[in-house]
Amino acid sequence: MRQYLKVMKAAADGTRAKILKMLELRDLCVCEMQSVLRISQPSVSRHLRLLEEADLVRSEKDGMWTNFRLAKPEECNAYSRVVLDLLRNWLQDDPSVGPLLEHVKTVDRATCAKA
Amino acid sequence: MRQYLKVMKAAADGTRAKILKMLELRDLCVCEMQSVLRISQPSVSRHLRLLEEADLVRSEKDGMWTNFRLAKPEECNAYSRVVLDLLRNWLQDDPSVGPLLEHVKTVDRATCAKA
DNA sequence: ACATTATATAGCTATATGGTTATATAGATA
DNA sequence: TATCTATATAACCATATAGCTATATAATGT
Repeated sequence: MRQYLKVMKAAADGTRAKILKMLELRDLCVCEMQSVLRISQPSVSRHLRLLEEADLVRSEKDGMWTNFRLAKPEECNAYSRVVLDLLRNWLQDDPSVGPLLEHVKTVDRATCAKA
Repeated sequence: MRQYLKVMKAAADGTRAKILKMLELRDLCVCEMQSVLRISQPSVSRHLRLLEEADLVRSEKDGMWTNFRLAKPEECNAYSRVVLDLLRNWLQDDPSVGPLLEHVKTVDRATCAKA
């Protein structure tokens, strides 16, 4: 039950759902997500921590940046694996998600500070 | 997104997950669920309202009682249908759920007030 | 060494949530 | 009619959550 709740609560938030949909397109660092989501950097970081604790995403340090990606199936738990699969079909055309995904295509970590 | 969040938030709670698992066994009235869950009757009622608003359960008045059951596929939305399907396989052997399901088999609306 | 950039953490605040008790409503029954 | 039972709603309280700003940490670049 503990793991079930962790995954479901992690997925049951608009901002975190958007993050997961963005990561379906490609791996992203925190500052790129912040630039797309338009919320504070610490807020993005905390959402990512919750997603990682639910085995929905994984991170890797890359010099100055921390890259986040969707968890691979072997890194998932029973619940997170299913939720990630479902999300691939869900919210794709949602008005609050679609434009963000367009933005993801153009965002670039090199220009985060300036933008 | 609104409907997605409604369903996910409804499912992302331990008490409501237990209610859904109980309803997989059979339809139940509020006082039966209260008797199994050991929380106040208004608390059960509010959980049921949230589940109903998420199209996860449906209710029917039956004289003095209100019977709740899992929503039929045609009463579901795209998200609730999937979540109900998943739950059938999830949490079945969970230590916080199993004993409740045993209790459901013996509980009886006729004896709720006395118990 | 020093400044800049990216990220994480700590601490604050407003709102949401889940429990409670008290009460209203409605059906069943003496 | 009066009373009991089941359910819903209102009001309250404690905790959780999601945002923020300020600050700490760590890697880069001058």
